[in-house]
Amino acid sequence: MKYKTLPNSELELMVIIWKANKPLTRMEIEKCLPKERQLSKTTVLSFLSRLEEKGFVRTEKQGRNNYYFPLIKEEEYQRQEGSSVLKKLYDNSVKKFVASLYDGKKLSKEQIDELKDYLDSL
Amino acid sequence: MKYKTLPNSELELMVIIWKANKPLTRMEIEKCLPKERQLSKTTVLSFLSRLEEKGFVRTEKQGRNNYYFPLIKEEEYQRQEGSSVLKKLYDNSVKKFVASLYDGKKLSKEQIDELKDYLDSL
DNA sequence: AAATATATTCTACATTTGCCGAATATTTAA
DNA sequence: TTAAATATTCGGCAAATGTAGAATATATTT
Repeated sequence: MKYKTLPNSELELMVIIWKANKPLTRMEIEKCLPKERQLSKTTVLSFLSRLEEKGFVRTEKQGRNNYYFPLIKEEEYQRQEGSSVLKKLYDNSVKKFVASLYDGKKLSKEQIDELKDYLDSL
Repeated sequence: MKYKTLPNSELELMVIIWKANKPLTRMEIEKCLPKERQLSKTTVLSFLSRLEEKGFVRTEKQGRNNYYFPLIKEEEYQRQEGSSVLKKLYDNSVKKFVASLYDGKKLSKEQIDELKDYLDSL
């Protein structure tokens, strides 16, 4: 499978749906948005229908509410985006990726250690 | 500094300019595009002017040609995009990022070793 | 069963992105 | 010094993205 990259606004909602691990209503999704990002309910609904058109979610109606179910797995999407960034910007090198963040002081010692441990465990 | 994320078409040209390590003309930039991606010259020029409007490049005219100079450093842009992806999709964890690619068989043994060596060298 | 609340669907609009032809300017060859 | 070649600038269009009001459907309260 190969899906199109989602625009930010849609991805934001998709992430909420993934993290929930259970179908959510529009209202519940809205509640998960950060305080500083209040969108009108119809805006949220439009993003959700776009996600549906694109095959990222399906809906099931309960009374007057829609429940949104993810159709694409988070892991798969992550992978695709991850490798796409690597390719577009880092010449396909994961080392360059990590080095870039490290040099920019974007990585704490904890993060580095965690990564090291992980790699050693492979 | 904090710049806006570039759309793909503009980023593609920007990367060419960065890699060149010297100012290029529109024609030279065009030549660097992959064979399967032929754009009309005016298309290339319009992406380039958008990059200019956004402050990513400046131009200098030599005769009838424009030379394009990068104004934003590749490393800075990489960092910003890198950490943005980490945040948007990987819960800010570089370990999750690497693990995701690894599980998806997107990383060769060489890449892993290279990364390990790098981390050990820190 | 009406009136009230509340949710979704439709429609719409501005801006951005992807692309390019026509018009225009500049250089070069005749 | 004019015609031919070639580069850039302008203008424009279709699709995608960000956002929301109006219209409509459905449930709830009285």
